[in-house]
Amino acid sequence: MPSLKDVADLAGVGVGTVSRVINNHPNVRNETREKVNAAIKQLNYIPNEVARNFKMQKSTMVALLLPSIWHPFFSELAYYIEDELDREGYKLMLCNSGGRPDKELYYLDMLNQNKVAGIIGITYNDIEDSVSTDIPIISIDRHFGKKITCVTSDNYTGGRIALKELIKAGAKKVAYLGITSSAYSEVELRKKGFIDEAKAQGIEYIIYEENDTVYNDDEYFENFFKIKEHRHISGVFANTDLLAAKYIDKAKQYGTRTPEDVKVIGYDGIQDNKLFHPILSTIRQPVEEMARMSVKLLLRKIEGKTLEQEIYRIPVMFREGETT
Amino acid sequence: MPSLKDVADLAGVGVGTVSRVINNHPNVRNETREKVNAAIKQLNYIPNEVARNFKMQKSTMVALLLPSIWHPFFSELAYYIEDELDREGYKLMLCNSGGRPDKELYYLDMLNQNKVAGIIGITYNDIEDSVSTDIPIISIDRHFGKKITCVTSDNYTGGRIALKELIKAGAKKVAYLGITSSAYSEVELRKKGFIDEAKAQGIEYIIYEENDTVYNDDEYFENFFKIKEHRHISGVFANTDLLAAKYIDKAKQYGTRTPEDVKVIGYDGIQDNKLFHPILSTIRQPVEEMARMSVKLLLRKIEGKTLEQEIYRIPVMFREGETT
DNA sequence: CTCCAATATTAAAGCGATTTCATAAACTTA
DNA sequence: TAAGTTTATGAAATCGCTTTAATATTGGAG
Repeated sequence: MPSLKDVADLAGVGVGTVSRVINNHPNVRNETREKVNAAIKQLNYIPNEVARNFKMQKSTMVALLLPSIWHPFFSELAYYIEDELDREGYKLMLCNSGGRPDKELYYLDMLNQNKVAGIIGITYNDIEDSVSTDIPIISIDRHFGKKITCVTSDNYTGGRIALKELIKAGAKKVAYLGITSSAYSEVELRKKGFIDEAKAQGIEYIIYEENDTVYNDDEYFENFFKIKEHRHISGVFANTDLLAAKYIDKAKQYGTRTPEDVKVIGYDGIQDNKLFHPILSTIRQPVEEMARMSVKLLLRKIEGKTLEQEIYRIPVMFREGETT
Repeated sequence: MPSLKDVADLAGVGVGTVSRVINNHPNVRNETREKVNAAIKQLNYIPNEVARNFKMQKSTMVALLLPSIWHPFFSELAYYIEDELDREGYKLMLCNSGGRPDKELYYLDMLNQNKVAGIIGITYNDIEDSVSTDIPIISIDRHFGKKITCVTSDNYTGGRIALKELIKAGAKKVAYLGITSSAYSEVELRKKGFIDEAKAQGIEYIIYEENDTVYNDDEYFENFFKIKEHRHISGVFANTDLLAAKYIDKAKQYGTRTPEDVKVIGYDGIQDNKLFHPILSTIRQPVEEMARMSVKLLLRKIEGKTLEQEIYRIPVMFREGETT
């Protein structure tokens, strides 16, 4: 691989001049510029970006740290994040933590060592202390403190809308289904919105949650269908679309039909192809907007600007499917 | 950020010694080692991986170049690739080309400049010439030449199996549905296997393909249902699961039920959650195995070894769902 | 034609590590 | 204890680039 020096030698100039040609600095005579360009072409020289980043002490690599790219919500998110990053001249490094705290920390360490320009993280850990102060971070769906800006959907309103829509669809008694995680997250607000609206409407409701550490589909739903409060429920708001879909499947096994016997609303809006049936009624997160917003905020931080808000909540929408 | 020099100064030794401590070189006295380690701890020093990579003239970054991470098949693939890379101490850079040739070349250029250790690509372009010779590449599903090793599923056998299964399910006249791409790909063998087996079995069949440049769901299927050969078809083998799912939807609109009137088999096996209905009968690609195999082969190339084969075809399986 | 300002160019320093080479210290052995 | 051998250490070179500071060239103005 030819280096700057090789080009300089061939063109009969100093390396500094070649550098200036490459970077379009003004102080180069046209004649010299042409000589250099000729040499560049002849040697088929391409600048070594690694050396450049090293010298400049900066990188254009942004890391996306998430539980699993396999999950449809995250893969959509990642798609838009990569797209927006590319538009801005940045590159994306992908890290699947599997939602495991140790792996999150392990990756955070690695990213520190590798001096990435910034991190967008969907994490379960309390990462605030584990990350070097000088590396900008955007957290999605989890708010830590003012050091780490948070981007999330308007979970609270989403919860309220979900309940309203269940009532509108004819539900008389409703349930909230969720998986609790050890760490506090903005997702909790979905529940709060749901509860507040239920109280405001004076409708009977139950909250069913189980910890993710003992997570197992069958167990989760068996326990749900076992509890006595479960009877007469005619509306279900599930934490996520996946959970909603699993519920519908399980309910069918118990002879409960959707939407005839029970109306179901999910959260996320991950549906994007014809393989999904039934089409879920859901609270749609504006994934694209969240993704682009995260990138934009991160880049602002990278440029050293300070952001106006600590949390950015993007509005959600109800999207009607076949389950309400 | 403290550097090697800072540590060396504090410990009262030379930078070389510190480097040796960090890299566990044998020739360091225990006493010195401890002094250095103390200094490292005191300064909270972490080695700068960027500088290290630069000096060593090597990187541990592998790029995954694919059309869209949003697609469920690719997101599953990416998940396992990242996992395997991480196990081997490598990092993953994600590049969505959107299937656009110009963007593929653009990314290839960028990866060249950034001196990634290797590339795993799912590309539409003929990338063979566009990539510097010294950067190892694995191509998935597309075979270029011996420079670029190809990993794919056993498409040919998959096509044969699909036809056999359609017959077994009672189909009398069958159709192959596909999207043709400008570039030749191993995927073509799905069709070849299908045809060969149809001939062997003496069953009537048609091939329906349209170019991806004029791709549009509605148009595609309208044309299909318009052609006269379409009548009396009782078995359909679609190129991909997504296409199969779209076919099922469209067929329903025309009053054709699956699997009562027509048996349908897809290809991929992307189904991984309860949102997918009906559960598709499909030729399952061993995604995990393909992913890990790709990584392993790539790393072998990176280490300078030569591979025995030019193409690695991983066996597929029929997975019965509700559509046959 | 001379002198000074503006412009163009080069040589060298530096980014943070690894590694070679020469030297110093520590051990052996006679 | 002297000489020889092994082991430990530090100084310096190097990777490919950017940038500063010093120098060379050019162009006007007087």
